[in-house]
Amino acid sequence: MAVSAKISPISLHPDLHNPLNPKPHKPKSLNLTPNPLNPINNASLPFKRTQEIYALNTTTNTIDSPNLNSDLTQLCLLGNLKKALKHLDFMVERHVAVEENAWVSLISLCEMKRAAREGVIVYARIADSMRGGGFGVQLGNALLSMFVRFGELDEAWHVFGKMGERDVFSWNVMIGGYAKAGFFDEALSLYHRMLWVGGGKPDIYTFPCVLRTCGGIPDLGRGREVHVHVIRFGFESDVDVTNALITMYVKCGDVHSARLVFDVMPKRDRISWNAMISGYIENGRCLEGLALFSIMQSHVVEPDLMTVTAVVFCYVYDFGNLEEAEKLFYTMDFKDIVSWTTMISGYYKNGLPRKSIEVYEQMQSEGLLPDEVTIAIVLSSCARLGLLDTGVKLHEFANQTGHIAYTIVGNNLIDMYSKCNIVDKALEVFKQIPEKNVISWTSIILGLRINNRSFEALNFFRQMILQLKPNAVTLVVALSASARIGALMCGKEIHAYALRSHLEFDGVLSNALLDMYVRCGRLEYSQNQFNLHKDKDVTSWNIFLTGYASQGRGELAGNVFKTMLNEKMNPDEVTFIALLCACSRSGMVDEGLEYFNNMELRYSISPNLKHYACVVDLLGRAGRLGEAYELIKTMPVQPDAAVWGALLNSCKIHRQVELGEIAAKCIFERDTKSVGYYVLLCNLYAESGRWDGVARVRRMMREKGIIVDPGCSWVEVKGSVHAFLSGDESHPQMSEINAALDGLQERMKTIGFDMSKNRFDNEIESSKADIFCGHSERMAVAFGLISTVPGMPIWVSKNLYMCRICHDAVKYISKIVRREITVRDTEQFHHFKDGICSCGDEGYWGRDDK
DNA sequence: TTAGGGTTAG
Repeated sequence: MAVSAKISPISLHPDLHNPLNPKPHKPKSLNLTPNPLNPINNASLPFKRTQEIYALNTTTNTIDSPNLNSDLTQLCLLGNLKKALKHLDFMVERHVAVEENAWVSLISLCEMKRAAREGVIVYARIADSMRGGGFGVQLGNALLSMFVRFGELDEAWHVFGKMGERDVFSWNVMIGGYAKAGFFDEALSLYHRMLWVGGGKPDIYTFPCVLRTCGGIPDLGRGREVHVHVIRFGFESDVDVTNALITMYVKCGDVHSARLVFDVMPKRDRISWNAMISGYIENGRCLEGLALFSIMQSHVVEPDLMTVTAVVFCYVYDFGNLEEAEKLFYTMDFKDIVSWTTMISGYYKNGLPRKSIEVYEQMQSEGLLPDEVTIAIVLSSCARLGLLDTGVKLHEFANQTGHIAYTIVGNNLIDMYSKCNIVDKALEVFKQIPEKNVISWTSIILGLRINNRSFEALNFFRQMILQLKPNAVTLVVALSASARIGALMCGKEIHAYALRSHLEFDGVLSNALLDMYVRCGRLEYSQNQFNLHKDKDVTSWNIFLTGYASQGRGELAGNVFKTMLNEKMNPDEVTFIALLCACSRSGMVDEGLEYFNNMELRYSISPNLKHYACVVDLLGRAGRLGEAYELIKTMPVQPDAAVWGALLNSCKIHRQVELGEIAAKCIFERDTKSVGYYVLLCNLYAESGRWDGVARVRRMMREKGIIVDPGCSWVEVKGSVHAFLSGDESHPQMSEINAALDGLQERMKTIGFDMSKNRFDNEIESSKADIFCGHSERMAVAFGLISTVPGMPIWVSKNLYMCRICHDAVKYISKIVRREITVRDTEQFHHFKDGICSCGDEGYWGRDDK
């Protein structure tokens, strides 16, 4: 038979939707309805029979089975669940058999009152009384309907399996239940089973349920098949069925077919218009949606909330026309939570988070409470603005109302706390999310990463992949954490993972990979990734250029820039920052100035503060401090702290205390919070032997509560990252590390270098000078040396600037152990080989004329 | 029992 070929074997297995089966497309919604069991006042009951029932049964103990059953039904009809349950207890205690129709009334009442707990209790009673027998159609259907409404698909499935007989209602409820919970494939299987095995004939209620599954997957092919069924069973003129058909086509992206159905409908209701209009809008065909909207109005069909919300959405998202959206929004007489949220989210998405918070406050002042979606979006606005107060208030509200249980709320709390730099609070929220999804994990990994806790971020990433599949966004975030601490092996593993799992490589992921290789200092890998990068954008070129800049390879950067122009890629502001930076690190002053002068002339990019800071750096490093200072004084925009900071750094290199003090004064007029400038000034004084100055800056920092992060270095050995925090000796191999350092120190002394005292007359002074270094890289280098075979290069990253003593020490170590050692500090890469560093010492440290 | 809007991370 032709049809039999189409039937796939479907077993009615109770684990139809267990976790081994495909995940639901949509999470079960939480039942946040308050306990509906409010005691109903007796006085409000329309007749006295209730009291009589109790009077009769409790005092006389008469067993009157038919009457007791009809009393139970009566109580249910009255809607008095509490009394009905009490009455049920009474019957059960006396072993009075409860009739099926009484059970049906009781179950229907539980469903109506949304009394899930009570429903389960009654079901247990029913199961007891059935003693393993099957349910009749009436009772079975009532149970199915109740369990489906409460989202208890397991229980519904169990009941469905125990029904001796089923009618079309039973099938409809099950199909609808699975579809609503997002188990689309299961719902479709049930529909087919109903047709071919269950012998059921679909009715007008069946098709909306089934079509919802095709739209939900979405699966246009199967949707079309169901359309054929609609015609074959003769329901093509039913307005509800046809509306469902329109929705199905719209969700499957086939707006054309939706319109064909819409056009031939014999009768249209408001839902038909809404489905079609929002169908256009959902599919990005806003003009057609708006056109139909005006036709709708000419047909004297009053648009309702749904229509207007869709049109507002269209203005906000597709045209970015917030004014028009606003106009329409404020003409709505009645606004519900969804329409408010559309507007709030519209402002957020269009880069106006402050406005979105204002609208949210307006909504509150009109007495509406936010739901989980509103909370989530307002939290995103708080995150973007760093509005901790509002965020915390929302957190408290979510705790009180139970909305905290929604994953989306937890996820946005993580993001909000992270972006307000309270990452410990974010961790707390993360732990409490009952169902963590990819976004929960990605958000916490990102939170740790942006709060300089990349090492922990990577640990979270490792934990995550044991239980959940990361997506491209997760990988981008994890790669950025790897890049941050120079964890090349880890980054490569992520790269391999991305290839293995056939993840879609978008431009952002490819750029993140490139950035990781660049920041890990491996130019050969970077080059390779750059060549393989399919859709390079200006960011890709900029990352690549920055790589050469951080390696002090100005000429190579210049070549890349030429290639970029040859390939018709337009440079942007960042391109010139990278170029200027590369020139200044390589002492290419003239080339740098030429780029700077040509920026506006040839590429119509006007220099911003960052470009000026680069040029000050370019001149200053080269010792042309006077010119640098002159440029600051004559530049057309007001210099900011970073521009003066570049001058201060140059003053430190060339030990120009006076000019440095001028720069510092200007910096602290503009920025008193950034740690870096204090460190620079302190180092300037220390390098110049001005210990009074060092003490003064230290005092300033103490008074302002400025704390320098403890020094931390990372080294990767056999694929694992080891972190060394300065002053922390908790590493399990610490004694071996110290022994190695002692050994090296001895050998260095024989060639005239003392790691602890170099350059300074006494130890106290030397410790003042390098107080902001932490020397953590020494531990990391020593650990690298003892954990790898001789000859292997060592790669270390650190979070602070390397001090001169460490720099000298590593130079000597590279000579003694004959290894290439690379240290990446906050500024650049230092490749040490045979006692020489690639940074050329002078540009970085100034001449050692002491 | 049936349709329908707003959803977070790079």
